[in-house]
Amino acid sequence: MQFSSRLTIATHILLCIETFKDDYKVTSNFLAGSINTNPVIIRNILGLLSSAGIVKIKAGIGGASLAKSPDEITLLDIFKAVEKEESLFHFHENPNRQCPVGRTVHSVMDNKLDNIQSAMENEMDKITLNQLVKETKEQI
Amino acid sequence: MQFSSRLTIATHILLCIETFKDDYKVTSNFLAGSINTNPVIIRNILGLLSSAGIVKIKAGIGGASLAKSPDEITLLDIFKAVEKEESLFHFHENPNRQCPVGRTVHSVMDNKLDNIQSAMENEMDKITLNQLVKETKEQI
DNA sequence: TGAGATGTAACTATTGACATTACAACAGAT
DNA sequence: ATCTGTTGTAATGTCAATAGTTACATCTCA
Repeated sequence: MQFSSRLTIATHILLCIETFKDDYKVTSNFLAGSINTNPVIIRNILGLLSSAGIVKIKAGIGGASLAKSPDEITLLDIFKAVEKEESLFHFHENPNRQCPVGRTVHSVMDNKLDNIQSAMENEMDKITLNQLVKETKEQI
Repeated sequence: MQFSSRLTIATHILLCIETFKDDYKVTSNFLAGSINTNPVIIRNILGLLSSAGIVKIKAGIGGASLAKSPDEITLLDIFKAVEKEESLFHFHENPNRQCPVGRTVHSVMDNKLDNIQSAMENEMDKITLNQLVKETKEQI
């Protein structure tokens, strides 16, 4: 199992928006060229980022821009915008309640699984778009 | 995106093995009854756990037992046994190297993604089968 | 040798990811 | 007012993974 590439594509999109905002109109076609995929894929992900209040999109004229300051956007924000599953883990549906283990396995495991997911999300929350933009500019 | 239910099924299997080792022969049919799925699913997951050196399976006569002490088995061990993807994140394959962002996005993001995965794995590594067995016995 | 178990192959159904084509709706320029 | 470029979205196709099921060869012990 792997996460979809939506997280890395969305981050790539936001890096492009910040990097090229003064020089180009950042359209889905422009982004598709940098990411090397289909413009419809970009438009769908841009739509998710827009619903999450991360970007603004100009209908008709075209072009995307950030809806917040890049130091207010974390990888966790982006992740939640593009991955809609609330829980990282898929518990098998119907353990047998006649069995002592089947009856208790959920209550024994659930808080552990929550902690694991929280550890991942806390780490994502530490990383801001601002950092990523800064490192990108240093490398260019 | 969610992980498959193999992690929770595998953990359920190990809890059953430890809980019932003195009273029952723990076969794939027995386990399938507690987990409420098909015995072949169980046999496949038991095979993964066996390859990882976590359980021993008696061919012919039947029945599974732990290959290590339950305090030497962590959720991370179980996770790695049943989820074979090395990387949690799927990076979009071919960013455009003509574009400054496309050229740098990998080197900017890769270590962050590694840290996130490590945070998740470290949390998994804290949880031993022993703990889970203990809590299960308390709840029964 | 028979009974019960495991290991696997084969097949199906369902779902999600990703890609692509097509087109209606929109905004600004001429 | 029309044209151009863009967004939003529906429809379709391909591919891979998950989960379930049947079937059967193989193994071990009684």
